[in-house]
Amino acid sequence: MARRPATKPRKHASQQRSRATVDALVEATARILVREGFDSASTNRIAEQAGVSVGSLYQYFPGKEALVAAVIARHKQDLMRVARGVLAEVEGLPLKQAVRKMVTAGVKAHSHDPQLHRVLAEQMPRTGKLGNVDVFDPENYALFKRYLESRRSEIRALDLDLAAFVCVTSIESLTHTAVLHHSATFSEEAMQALIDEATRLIVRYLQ
Amino acid sequence: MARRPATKPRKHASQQRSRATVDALVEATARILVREGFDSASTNRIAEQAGVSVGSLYQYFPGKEALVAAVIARHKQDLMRVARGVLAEVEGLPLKQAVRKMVTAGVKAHSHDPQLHRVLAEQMPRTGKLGNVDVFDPENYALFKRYLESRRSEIRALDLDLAAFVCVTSIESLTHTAVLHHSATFSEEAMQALIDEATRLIVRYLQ
DNA sequence: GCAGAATACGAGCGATCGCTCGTATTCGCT
DNA sequence: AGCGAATACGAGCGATCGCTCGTATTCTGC
Repeated sequence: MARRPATKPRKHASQQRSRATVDALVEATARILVREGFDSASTNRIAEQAGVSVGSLYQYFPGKEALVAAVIARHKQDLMRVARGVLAEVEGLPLKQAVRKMVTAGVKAHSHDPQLHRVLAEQMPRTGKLGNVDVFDPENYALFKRYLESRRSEIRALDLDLAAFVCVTSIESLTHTAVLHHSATFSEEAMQALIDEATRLIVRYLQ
Repeated sequence: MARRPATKPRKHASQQRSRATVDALVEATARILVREGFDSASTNRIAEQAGVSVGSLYQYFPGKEALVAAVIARHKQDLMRVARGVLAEVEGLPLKQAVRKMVTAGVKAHSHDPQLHRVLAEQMPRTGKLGNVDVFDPENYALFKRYLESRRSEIRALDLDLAAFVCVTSIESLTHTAVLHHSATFSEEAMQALIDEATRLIVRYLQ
């Protein structure tokens, strides 16, 4: 069990040059996932695309999984920023307006880098414990539940955890499916119609 | 462009012995997908598990993709059988009872071989044109739309295509997520509560 | 019973993958 | 300017993968 002398710095980067390397690697991974698919995303290919050597890649990432995990984390942060934003913006608003804004935000979130979103949602082998991508972040349920609590007077009596699950899952799947699987079938106005319907779905359910 | 003499029988099996081989291969693929994950499903591994040689495998399947596609097709047929069954059973029933049966069927469908369903839904790289698994079969929309048409007097005036999309997508995602991601959190009675909520969601939306 | 077609076999090929490690370069610091 | 640490490099190892092909076995029809 001899300590490694000075080896295995394989984690944090101190100089700014290495920060750039790390960023380039994550960005390259995302680009390749989008443009060439998961199967083509080999470590050699990623390093090449990033303009970096494989060796450098392995100085900062223990393996391919870690690269992909970094991309996922970055994308997830983007989505959660949107979610937190709309929930804050909606605070104090009556049910109908609030739900409409949330649904619209759902569409917007899925329209932001939809290609990457699609790859992450559809092509990711969730193998090896680390990979539970779930766009359904628990935080989403919590945020929505908090809003429901603040509007208890407007909704019928029900289990808020269950209600949050039903609403968040429905909104997410409707917007996800519409944007990613039927973007051809849904024109701009058709998308508005969908937003209307989704809003009605949720509001009438809660009342 | 010389015609192949007698080569490339790589398709149909005539003798019953070869039928057995094909079945064993598909079954083995499903088992390995479930028990060892997509990444471990190599052609050699599949052939071994099926008690068959790789050579035989390639006599009937052009490649790994085809094996997986066969598994998907089989599973899809199972699910569609359930869907057609419940839609027939529900014909003529009033809205509330019908929707409840459909939701219940959704739960049941996802509970049938849930491990395989999970692998197919989550681990499948939808690469190479052939792989669009989509549990959302267009037929599902059509079946549901047909029911709605037969019950037009009970529902408000709306675009039935859009309504079918909203309902089918919601029911599917709710049951899918509940069974596959929260089976721990949803006890038997909690699942009943979920069915109640989902039913209410859809019925109130349509009325 | 036998010929030929159908089926099954499995060693091993070429390609590719994830990853290592010895070496070269650049940075931070005095 | 000069030194050690940090960073970057990339040829290439070992493992594995999908798949082929020459051969062995089994079935079918006469």
